[in-house]
Amino acid sequence: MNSAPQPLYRQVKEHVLRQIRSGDWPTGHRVPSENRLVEEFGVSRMTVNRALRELADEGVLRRLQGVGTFVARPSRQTSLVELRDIADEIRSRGRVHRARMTARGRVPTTAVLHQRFEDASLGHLFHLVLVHLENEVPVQIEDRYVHPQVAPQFFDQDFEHVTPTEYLLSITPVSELEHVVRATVPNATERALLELGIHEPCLVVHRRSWSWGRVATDVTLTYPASRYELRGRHRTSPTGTLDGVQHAAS
Amino acid sequence: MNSAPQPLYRQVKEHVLRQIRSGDWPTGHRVPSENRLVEEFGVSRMTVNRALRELADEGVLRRLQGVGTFVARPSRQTSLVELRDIADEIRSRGRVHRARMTARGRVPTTAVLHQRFEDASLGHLFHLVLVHLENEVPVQIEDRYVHPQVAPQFFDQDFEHVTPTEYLLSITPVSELEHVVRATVPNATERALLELGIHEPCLVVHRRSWSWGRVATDVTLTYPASRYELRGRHRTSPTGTLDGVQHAAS
DNA sequence: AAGTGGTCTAGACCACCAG
DNA sequence: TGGTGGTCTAGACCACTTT
Repeated sequence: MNSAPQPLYRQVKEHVLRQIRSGDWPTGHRVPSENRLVEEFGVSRMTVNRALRELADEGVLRRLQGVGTFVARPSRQTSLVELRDIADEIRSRGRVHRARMTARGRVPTTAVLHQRFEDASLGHLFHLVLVHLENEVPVQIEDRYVHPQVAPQFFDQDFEHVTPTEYLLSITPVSELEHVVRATVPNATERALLELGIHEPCLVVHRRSWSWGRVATDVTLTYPASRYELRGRHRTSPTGTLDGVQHAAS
Repeated sequence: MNSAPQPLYRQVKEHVLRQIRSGDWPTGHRVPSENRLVEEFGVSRMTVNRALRELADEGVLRRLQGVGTFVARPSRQTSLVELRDIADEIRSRGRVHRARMTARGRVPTTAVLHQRFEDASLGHLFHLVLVHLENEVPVQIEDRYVHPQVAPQFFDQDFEHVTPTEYLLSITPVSELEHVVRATVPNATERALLELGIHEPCLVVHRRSWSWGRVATDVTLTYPASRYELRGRHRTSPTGTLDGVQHAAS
């Protein structure tokens, strides 16, 4: 099954992430020096260097020449596109939320999913398709994949009463979010599920959430353009651009 | 001035980006092999490997084991969270940015604009419409209103060379941002400016920026759905705050 | 002076793909 | 079979910070 062994630099990265996940290495904790890790793992310094450099590029670690390597602060900034539960949103507008399940099961992991979950050893994933209705009008298709180790009891839940978002937030913290937003022309299935007119475009949000250093869930949310828009408002720090610039430069 | 010489791997990266920018290496072009670049630059293969690997990680190149390295299709993503200059984005992908101005002038403030600028005493506003092109392909309509007191010399700028975003960021800090994202069917004007096919939807971002406690600028960005998507990625903070190490770091 | 990270070399072995 | 990228080694020199 698990044919390909992880490269050494990945093993070192995983080791560091495990220490951080477990809480043994809190924010600001000093990571062993490269030479120390070379001894521990019996690998060359270039290999350790690549592992630590990539983790620094990803924002997990902070490195200071002549000083050392430290566990980075989990960042400033709150979300623009927040992780809101659609059932909450609908209820807060005084409407009635209902969810209809149209697919549910374990699925084998395809090449694309391996890539999106950044984990080549994943055997299968939980998969789910829900249609969310506001006062019986469909407003969102939720097409979700979930890492089975993050939520082993995922399918014990009743997702017509507790949304996947609500459940997942209750069992695991989200450390990182990625959103990709597109406008699309829906296919026939989507048009039917959302009861759309012809030529009506959709807004598609593709979202990945990280927990404990790995991708926990990957969800595609499809909204009818005529019935939904996305809104975000947040304060910025005037000095906040420096990190990004440095990162972009490298 | 420029005391520190660039590391070799950076020089290799810059060389590749220059070829792409100049158009010598179009999308899909085969990049010389690592061994070939080793000869050209007189550096070790590890150095070339790091350059090409980082460019692949950044989405500029595509690498296939046993086959070769190729110039990737431009992803044309823009940030949801940050306020990035589109010219910067395009250049960082190794493409050529150009802007075409299609409207420019002072306009009287309508009721809607009074509302959006949250200022009933505003007499007039600066208004501007630009089309941004990536390698001569239109990718964004920028329809912008600017508060005259925030940028009195706004129209002294040459906006085909310095983008409004770049200019405004240079003269004033942004303290707050609001984004509204929609999917729309473009009207005839928009379809012409973006050279769109029939029934092709657009992604519309409506953004307001605050400076010095008031709305500084209100801009509507229209993207062809087929050529652009919006991306946002950020960390949330489940764990504690910073400590002495981080302080010493900054 | 000692330790840290940043970079670089000149080899090497491997998996993969094309002819 | 030859070329490609993916990884790894065992050194090395350097800039930098702390002691």
